[in-house]
Amino acid sequence: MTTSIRDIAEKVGKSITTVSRALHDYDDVSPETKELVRKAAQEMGYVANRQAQLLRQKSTDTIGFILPTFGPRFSDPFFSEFLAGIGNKAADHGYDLLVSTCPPGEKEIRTYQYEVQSNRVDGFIIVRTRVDDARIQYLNSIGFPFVAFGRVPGMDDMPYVDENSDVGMQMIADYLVELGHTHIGCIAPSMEYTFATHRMQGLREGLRFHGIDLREQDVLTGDLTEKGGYERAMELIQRPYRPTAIVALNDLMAIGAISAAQDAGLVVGKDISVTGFDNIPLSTYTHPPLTTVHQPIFQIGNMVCEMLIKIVKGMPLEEKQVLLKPSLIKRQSTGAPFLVEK
Amino acid sequence: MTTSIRDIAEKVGKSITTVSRALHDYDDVSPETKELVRKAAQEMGYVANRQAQLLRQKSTDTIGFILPTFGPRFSDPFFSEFLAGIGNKAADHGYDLLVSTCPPGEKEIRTYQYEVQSNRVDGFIIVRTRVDDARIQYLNSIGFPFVAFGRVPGMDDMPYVDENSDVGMQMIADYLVELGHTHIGCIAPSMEYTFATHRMQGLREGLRFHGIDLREQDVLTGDLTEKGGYERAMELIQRPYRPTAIVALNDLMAIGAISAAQDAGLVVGKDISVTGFDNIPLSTYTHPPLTTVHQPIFQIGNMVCEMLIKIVKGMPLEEKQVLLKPSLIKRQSTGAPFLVEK
DNA sequence: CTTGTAAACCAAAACGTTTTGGTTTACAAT
DNA sequence: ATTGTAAACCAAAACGTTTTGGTTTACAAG
Repeated sequence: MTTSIRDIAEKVGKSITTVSRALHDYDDVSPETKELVRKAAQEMGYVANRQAQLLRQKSTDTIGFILPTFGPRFSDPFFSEFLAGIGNKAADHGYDLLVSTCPPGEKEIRTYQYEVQSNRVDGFIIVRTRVDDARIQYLNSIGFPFVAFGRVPGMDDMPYVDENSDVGMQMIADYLVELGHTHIGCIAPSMEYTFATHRMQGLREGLRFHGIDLREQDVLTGDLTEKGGYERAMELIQRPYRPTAIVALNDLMAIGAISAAQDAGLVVGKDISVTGFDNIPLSTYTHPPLTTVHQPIFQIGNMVCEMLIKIVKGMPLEEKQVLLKPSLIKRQSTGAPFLVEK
Repeated sequence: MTTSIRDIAEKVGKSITTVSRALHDYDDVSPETKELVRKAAQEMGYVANRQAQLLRQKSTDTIGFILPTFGPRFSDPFFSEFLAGIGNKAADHGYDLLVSTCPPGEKEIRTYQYEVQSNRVDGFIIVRTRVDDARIQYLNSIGFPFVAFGRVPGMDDMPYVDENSDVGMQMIADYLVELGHTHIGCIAPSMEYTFATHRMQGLREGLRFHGIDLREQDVLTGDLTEKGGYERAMELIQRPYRPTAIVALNDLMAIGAISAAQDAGLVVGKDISVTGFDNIPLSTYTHPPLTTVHQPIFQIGNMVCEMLIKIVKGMPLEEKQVLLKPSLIKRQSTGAPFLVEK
């Protein structure tokens, strides 16, 4: 049996109230009693029963994170790194992290509702925001605390952290144009993800600034995995006039694209350039190493979690919206185009 | 305000007891009343308060998973895929998943103790078991439910799922010898991990069967990351008599090794062979694709979680120990050794 | 000797459930 | 008219805390 506050009370010969107040360092308990209670608690290995505590004071000291993931085989380093970022910070503040998985779609809102109504969490962390994001609309409508990784158009005063990926993609565009590329193919995820719209817009504007128009037919839709990147890249490569550079909107798809190019007998960084986005640890170890835009996912997890905890504690937030500056990481997957196409 | 069981009771004009029993489908409530209560609950958006429920019935319907991870930048796909495996299965059974992070070492046991004593979880999932695993010793000593991914020497009747990686590595050994390799370098993690001991033993025995002894100096210790793999591989490669094959004990290190070999100007799969272990999704998309041993991490997550839930529910377990058969995945990172060394 | 005040303590209520150990009602069997 | 039985219901206790609204004691001030 675990020891309860009542056991301590009995042992030290004080009331339950006094023990509780002693443990919480109230000042209507004498220093001697406090000491006595603390020692007894220590000795008896007392740890407060979480359920009872939480039932009484209406908070849960738990933050919720619902992974928007489908099916098995999700191994996007994006998620694990972000999760570690949240988890560490939560632990620092004595908060628990309740993780569920639920694919985007119908059931999603019900999952959120359920966790809210059964009083399981104090707030949510939302990731991979979408245009018209039902999760955010729901949480907003009931006034439930949350912080998002990613912006949402039209929801400009919700709390979020995001990287200014518009600018990030402009840097990619600048760099590719500087290298001499004019015919660029692009592999993007579904445009329902807001990060995709920003990155595409950045790319488009960046290219247009140099007088280059990205044609619709040169933009293909992938599913953010290596597999998706491979398949779409292969399509681009096998066209009669293939692009000299492939811009993937995340690193995983870029890795697939590199693989596709190599299977097609091309030398990446010479015959064709490939860029990614995220700068996952792996991107240093691809062959050739990947040119990409850095995004500090772990730290973003930290920040998002920290903000959420402040919100649920009712503490003031210095900045409700944070937009990080991206930086371009130039590696060897990009080079001047090989202008042998007739 | 959220609606409580009391609100329903008032509305339908029955007692709290009856409402509770109606919702739980007890048979001392008339069908009409049940229907009435259910409809009212539905209408009023009633969801049971978890804390109250759990305080009363002593279980938590939550399983604990403490990621044994150090520092930031952990993005081992191993963890995210395993986590997804656990998470999905837990959700299927209406269980929550409580995730924490804590680096291996001193503090670890305290983290477990804390979660146990504060009544936060019904059982734990343990991953990356170690020789003399303090976590397992602790949980065993207090009789707290857990299931491990990985065996522990001397704890033969604890519940676990593992892949028979001894055999997996023998297959690697067989294959490399068959290709003609005799001088093999190896990058292994610390031998405190039980999976490392099994894999090494498998490799050693596999080679010895063919009359080849793995020399101590050819076994280097890496930290399971791409970086570790890169550095150790570089060491092996720069030796006067470099091995013709590098056996890494996981895919991530193998990817680092491939990168190192390429930076040293070698053609992987020709000048040098590299093998991994795990068959992470990425291993298809390395260049060249990686020869490795398949390990169904997602499914193992599923199984481990299912077993744990059965245990905490007191249901019988068909198999308390599960040892999966590995399978060798031959890809292009391995080939016959280039016998130009004088 | 009263009154006031501060220090130390505590009984009981409250949180929202589930469960225990009943009671009430209706009706059939004796 | 009593007894038995089954169906439907429910009051109160219990889970382990925190908090409310006190009380008791000691001692100083008037």
